[in-house]
Amino acid sequence: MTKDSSRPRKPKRGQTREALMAAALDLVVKKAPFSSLSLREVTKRAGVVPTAFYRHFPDMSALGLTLLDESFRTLRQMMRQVRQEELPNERMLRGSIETYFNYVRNNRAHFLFVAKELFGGTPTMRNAIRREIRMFTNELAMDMARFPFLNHVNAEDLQMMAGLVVNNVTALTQEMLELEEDDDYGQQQVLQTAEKQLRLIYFGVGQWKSSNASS
Amino acid sequence: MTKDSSRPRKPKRGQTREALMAAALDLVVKKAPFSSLSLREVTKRAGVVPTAFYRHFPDMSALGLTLLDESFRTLRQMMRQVRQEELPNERMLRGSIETYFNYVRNNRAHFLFVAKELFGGTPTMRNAIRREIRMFTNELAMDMARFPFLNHVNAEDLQMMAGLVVNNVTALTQEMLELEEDDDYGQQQVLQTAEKQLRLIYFGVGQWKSSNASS
DNA sequence: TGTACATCAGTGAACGCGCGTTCACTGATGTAC
DNA sequence: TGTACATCAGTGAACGCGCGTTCACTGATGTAC
Repeated sequence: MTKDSSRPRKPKRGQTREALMAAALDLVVKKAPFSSLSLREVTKRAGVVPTAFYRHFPDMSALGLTLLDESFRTLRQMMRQVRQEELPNERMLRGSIETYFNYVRNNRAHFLFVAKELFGGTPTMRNAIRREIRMFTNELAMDMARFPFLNHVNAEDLQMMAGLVVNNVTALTQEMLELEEDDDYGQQQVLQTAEKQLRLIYFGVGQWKSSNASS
Repeated sequence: MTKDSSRPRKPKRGQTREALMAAALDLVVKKAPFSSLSLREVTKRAGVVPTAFYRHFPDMSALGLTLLDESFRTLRQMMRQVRQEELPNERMLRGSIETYFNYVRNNRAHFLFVAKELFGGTPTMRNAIRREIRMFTNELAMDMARFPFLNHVNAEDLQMMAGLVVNNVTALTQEMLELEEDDDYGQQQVLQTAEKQLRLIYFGVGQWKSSNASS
């Protein structure tokens, strides 16, 4: 008892780093873009003196890049998992969309962080985010190349189609993030719109003829 | 001569207001989102003492809203003009796209300002921007309703289709803004992608069947 | 046209504040014997 | 297991700086007669 009750008193042992990251994310959700947060307000929210910050990060931008990495690491995992399931077809569209938007819901803070930095952040941050998005687009194009009914579409056009999907999903994600967390009706609306828009794209893809087939 | 040469010496006569707006826009292009600019750096760039600012705006957010208004006023004008021309069809797609992206090119600063505030700005700013975008979507949906071949599509689905177009054009605009101003090759690439993506959407629209037609 | 006065736009000093960063410190945790 | 020492994470005072905003000012422009 004596030991057990005295131990958790100051168990900081490396927890401050996580507290700083959580504090920053928290402030991004309820206040402002990461790039406009101050080191002092992050440490204050983390319950630590400003100078303690330097024990964990050289400066705020290092914290930002760490958060970015964290945000995309789990997203990539989810994507990889989804891709390993069966080949998508129109029927499983709804399922994929639901999976994705549920993930957005459950990782709201990270997505808000990324969305706000996509334009407002430092060039380093913006480039890192765009690189990730481009990677998703490439992977989607590669997946599409495996569909028999897209055999006649050349690589450039596959890229274009994947871009269309990613652009639209990105926009819808941002729309989703603008809604209140408990606005279930609004979220359902976005979801239904997403399904219809992707189905429409699917129809368009079916009609597409590349001018110079290369694959 | 004496009069003419002495007059322009200090012709400030209401020009400071414009200088402040230009300075802010300038800083947004080459530095940071508007929301992170300071009053002092804007006045410095405008060549005026910080206190002079208050002769023209109560605070920075008033300047921001004025810039926002200015940005959309001319954009709305252009849109209205484009809409008054003949009914679009697939052939004139390329023309519309070129007109639009030329406009983006010629108003780079305003678009950058808007793009950076779309997520990073204050709630007031964000809502104002989203309202404008929603308005464009509505107008596009109304235009589409006039196409004979879309008679069987209900109002909700027209909205969905217009949303798809606007989402994608928005994303491409942002992509365009990320490019260097003199990167002609990159800009051509975006333009070509845009044309293909919109054509693909056009194909999809042609295939679409609303489940419950209402118009 | 000329003079007297009011209005307006820009000035410059001053304020208190939160900022990032430095430094020497303290006390708790981990390691060697 | 107990003691001595090194390492590490958090502290608190202090710094110089740019910030937004106030105030009384000045001198140029516009207006009335």
